[in-house]
Amino acid sequence: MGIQEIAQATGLSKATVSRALRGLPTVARPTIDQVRRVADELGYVPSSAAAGLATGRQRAVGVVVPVIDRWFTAKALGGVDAELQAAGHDLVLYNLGGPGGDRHRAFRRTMLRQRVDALVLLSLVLDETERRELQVSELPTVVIGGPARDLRNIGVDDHEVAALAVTHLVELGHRDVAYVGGQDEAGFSVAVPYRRRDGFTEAMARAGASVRPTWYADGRFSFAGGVAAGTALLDVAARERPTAVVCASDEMALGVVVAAHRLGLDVPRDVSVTGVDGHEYGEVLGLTTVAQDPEAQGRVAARTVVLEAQGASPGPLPPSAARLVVRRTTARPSR
Amino acid sequence: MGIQEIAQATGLSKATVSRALRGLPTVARPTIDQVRRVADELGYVPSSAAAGLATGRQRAVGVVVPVIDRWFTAKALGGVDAELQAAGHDLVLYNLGGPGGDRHRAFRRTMLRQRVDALVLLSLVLDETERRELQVSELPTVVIGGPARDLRNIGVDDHEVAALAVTHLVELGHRDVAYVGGQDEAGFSVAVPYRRRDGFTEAMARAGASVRPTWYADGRFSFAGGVAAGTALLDVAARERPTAVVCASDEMALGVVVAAHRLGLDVPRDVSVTGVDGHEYGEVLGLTTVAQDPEAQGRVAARTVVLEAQGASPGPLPPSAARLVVRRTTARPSR
DNA sequence: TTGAAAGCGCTAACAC
DNA sequence: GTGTTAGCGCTTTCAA
Repeated sequence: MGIQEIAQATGLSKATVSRALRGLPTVARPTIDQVRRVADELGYVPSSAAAGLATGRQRAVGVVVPVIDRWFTAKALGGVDAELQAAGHDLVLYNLGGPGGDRHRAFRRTMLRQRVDALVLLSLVLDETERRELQVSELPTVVIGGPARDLRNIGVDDHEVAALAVTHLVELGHRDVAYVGGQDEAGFSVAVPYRRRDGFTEAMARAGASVRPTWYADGRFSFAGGVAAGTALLDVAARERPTAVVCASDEMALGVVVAAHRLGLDVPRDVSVTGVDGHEYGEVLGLTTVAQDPEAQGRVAARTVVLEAQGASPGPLPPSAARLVVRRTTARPSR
Repeated sequence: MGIQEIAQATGLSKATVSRALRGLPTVARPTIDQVRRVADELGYVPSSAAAGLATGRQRAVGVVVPVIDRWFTAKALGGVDAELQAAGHDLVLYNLGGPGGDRHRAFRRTMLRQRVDALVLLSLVLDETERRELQVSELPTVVIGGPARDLRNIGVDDHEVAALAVTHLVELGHRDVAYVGGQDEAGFSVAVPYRRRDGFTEAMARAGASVRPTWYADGRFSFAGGVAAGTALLDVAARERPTAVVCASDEMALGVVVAAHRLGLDVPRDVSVTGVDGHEYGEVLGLTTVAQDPEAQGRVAARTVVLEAQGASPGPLPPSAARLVVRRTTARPSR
């Protein structure tokens, strides 16, 4: 059952068994082999609780997500998981969304119960209380996607992301460009949408093109929201219609494309559409987008916090790349 | 720092503090309040490792998923999480997919390290080794989606799911119906696709309609796969073309719809399409589908294993409902 | 290279 | 209602 039984079976001491199981170099090779064999025969299962109690390290990291069923969340989670697996750590998932959605609960220090050695936060916006709890916990923390004051952050440059799309469209000759962004209904960082919108506005200004106030639409970062926003933007007289729509996510962009089709408009002839992310659906449907790699971001975040939890102090995080992927939803404007 | 400090600060014993913190009824009300207040002031954080060691229960359940970025996975995970939150348990995520994807690793008893009190398995097919490890671990286990021998299972009746779609189409007058199913590339249960396909075949037979062997296509349970399968099925002379396509998932069905459009076919005039799931995209796009509720399945699974871990023996699991949702991708055949 | 012994922070009898 | 006393199963000095 425990290390004790193995000690008895082998005639060794608990201490040596413990060392052998962990493969410490101070143990004779044959001893290690013997211990491991016996452990296997006995069906030994180490107790993470006991090890955790003794060492103070749980070999687990917590991942806090605002919602679970979003493309970005799932991809980033995959990256974090891959890295944690490699490091031999477990992943404890804290989902703030969901019914009841008691956000604060997740951050109360009693909730963490010292179950994890570090934290990865997914594109969350933290309030004062949450920030304080994190501070107190003293857990190594990295935020993915969306800058958070006082916390290490990894993600694409959201200003640049929007600017890349605008530059592409302007080069094609577009001047009348609309924007679909908006707040995610469920707790995504406020920062991301705002920064992308600002990046859009500034890039447009740089190009000497003005944006009508009515050409900023709210797509709620969802497909359905994109359809609604697209319809609002495009269901107007041709001369009132933008020739291109920049969307802050692929899902919204796909919604805008659908809206265009429903209105009998051709994409990209009547209207160009761009997204952000690199969603698989967009690839199949030929959506021009500014692609990012949330999985890579997740991996970097996980690696960083694990190292930190082990006492290392990893240097500054590398910026995440975003690159324009031109496909079939953008073209020169027809007027 | 620990319970000890609180004991000192209050002049109580460790035992009483422990009881007060847990709100046991044997403690005087004022004592409870005092202890909690002091704990708060001291910034006390309970140690799950210590509690786990002492009680043998970790207040955590493991969720094993084959892949993380699938609609079903994310939804079910959300349901499991909601229930675990309510029960005050943590969720430890084990992802079998991902790079390296060392499936076995996840099941080796050493991996579980006694970190969880129970397991929820998401639509996995287990091999002999894995099954044995589970048996040995003696952890309460429930499998969601896809029957697994010797394990409690929750999910829709996959036979019925396909039959519902067929019945609907046959009632509309369809006789020439194709099927898009296939294996998920990444470890989904083999059982689900097979059972749905069999349900389809049997329902067709019951209706007195035969299915051409070439009308079974592999959509790999993905959107891109659906496009490919749809193209293969529909890019033929009109008389060789099925008048309807039953798909084993909404994502594949959406792919088939896209394929049809690309071939200049109108849905549902030229071809009817049905899916399975209840994906949000399908709702927006008017996809007729057999909807299921993975979130509810997740909740039931979580509740069941938690109860079992607490010593209760919950009765048999209620079957999960699947219901036909008729929208705009199905109609009478035009020939 | 191995052993003995002292905890890690909490819970659970068992007394009082 | 509260206190005392053993552990839970491991790791880690310190010796040998």
